[in-house]
Amino acid sequence: MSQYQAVKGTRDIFPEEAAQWKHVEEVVHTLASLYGFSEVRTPVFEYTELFQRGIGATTDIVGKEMFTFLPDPGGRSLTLRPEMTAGVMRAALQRNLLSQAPVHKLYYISELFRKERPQAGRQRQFSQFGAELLGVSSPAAVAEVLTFMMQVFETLGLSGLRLRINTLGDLEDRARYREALRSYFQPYEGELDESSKERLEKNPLRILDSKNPALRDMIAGAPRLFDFVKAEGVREFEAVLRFLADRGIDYDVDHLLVRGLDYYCHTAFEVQSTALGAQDAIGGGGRYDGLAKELGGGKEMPAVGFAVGMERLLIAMEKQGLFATLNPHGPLVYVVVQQSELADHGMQVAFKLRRSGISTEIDLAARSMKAQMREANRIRSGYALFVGQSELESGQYALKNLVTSEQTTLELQAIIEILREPSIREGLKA
RNA sequence: GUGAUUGUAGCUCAGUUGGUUAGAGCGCCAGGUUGUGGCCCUGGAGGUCGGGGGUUCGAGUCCCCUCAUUCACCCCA
Repeated sequence: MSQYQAVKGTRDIFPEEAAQWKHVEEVVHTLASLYGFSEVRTPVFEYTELFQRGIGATTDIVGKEMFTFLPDPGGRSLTLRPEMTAGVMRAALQRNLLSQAPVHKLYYISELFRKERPQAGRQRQFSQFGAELLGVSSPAAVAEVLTFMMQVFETLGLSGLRLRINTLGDLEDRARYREALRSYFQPYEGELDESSKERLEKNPLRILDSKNPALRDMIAGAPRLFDFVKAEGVREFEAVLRFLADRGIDYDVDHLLVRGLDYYCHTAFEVQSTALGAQDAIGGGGRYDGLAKELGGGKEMPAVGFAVGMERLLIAMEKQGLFATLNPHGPLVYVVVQQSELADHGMQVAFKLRRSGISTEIDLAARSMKAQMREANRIRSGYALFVGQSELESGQYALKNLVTSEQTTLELQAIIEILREPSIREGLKA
């Protein structure tokens, strides 16, 4: 084993797996343009304060999971982005996007960093694709974003998904609810577990998230956030649900769903996959109308977004056998050179084929013909083209179909004509 | 951060109560005559048994430390 290994919580992706990533990324790009979302790319690191203000200083992400560093002594603290929304919002505010047009629909596929203990579906460097719709957060906008996300899953063929959705009300609703929750749990304080006790102080809403079965009954009896949401908020939430129903998107309203990031308000949602282990949240999102103001944007900017964990998506797809048909084919032609003196001529032939748009491979290690043929077979080349003394003299090359074993002898130009036929690949499926 | 788990060739794994030059399958490489693969046959390369320390006449096998993996808690995508 080598002296160096990949850093804890990071991993290498080799060609076979890279093909799976590419497949998923292509679907995301295609559907994004179908839905009118444009790609944004923002820097991998930002000033630390951006995340402290945006995500919330008391959240776990900011509190203990960020990779933070000082670029130089006395400089401003920087942090590797642990999520995308804050950075995208910062970019939008900096560019004053909304003065160019009232609505912006952005999407991304990006790497994020969180200093957590690695686990299945949880790494320290991971990727998300997601969308941010800026300028409106109406029920229609929420539905737009959700529909895009769900169609990606559908197009990829993913099953066993559950969409949970809830409304968190506005800041005021939640403030009142927080107090109600506190006074509900206060008498039980002795029965709460350590982390829940801490949450009682900092963020009582998160007690509702607890997986601790001992607390289940206590949580079930707690007041519901939904009952604190003002009539207008309820009406909007119902409108969102109607949009989903109209599109045939199944959902479960879950009044216990609260999200861990401070900026969410009103509609919040999460998608779970039954194909995953403990880390079963494959995507999530919601409205974050207050984020712009929090970041010093002056006024509120209505916004909705979601993020989907790429690694988790890939794991779920793999478990469901959705990559089985993903068979990358080899080159169309493998140029087999008889002897090393002909290597230059072989390269010349390969070059011509490639210039003609024909994917071509050739041995670069001066190996025996047998080895070259094995190689051609191993990488599933469609044809072998022989370059030998007789070819050099006659200008007629032997072309062998490696599937049917048929072999013909033709001039190079004729071979190029044949191989350029788009249907040539189909004939190899035998 | 807490708990448990695993760590032997490129990959998947065997290695009995500690005992001679550490094994298999797959993969890789080379041959099986003279310019041709896939099957088959033969041969070969490749491991300081995660790292460090200790116990012992002797450790891949026991003990300690360390690093990493995996799973769960936690958190989230």
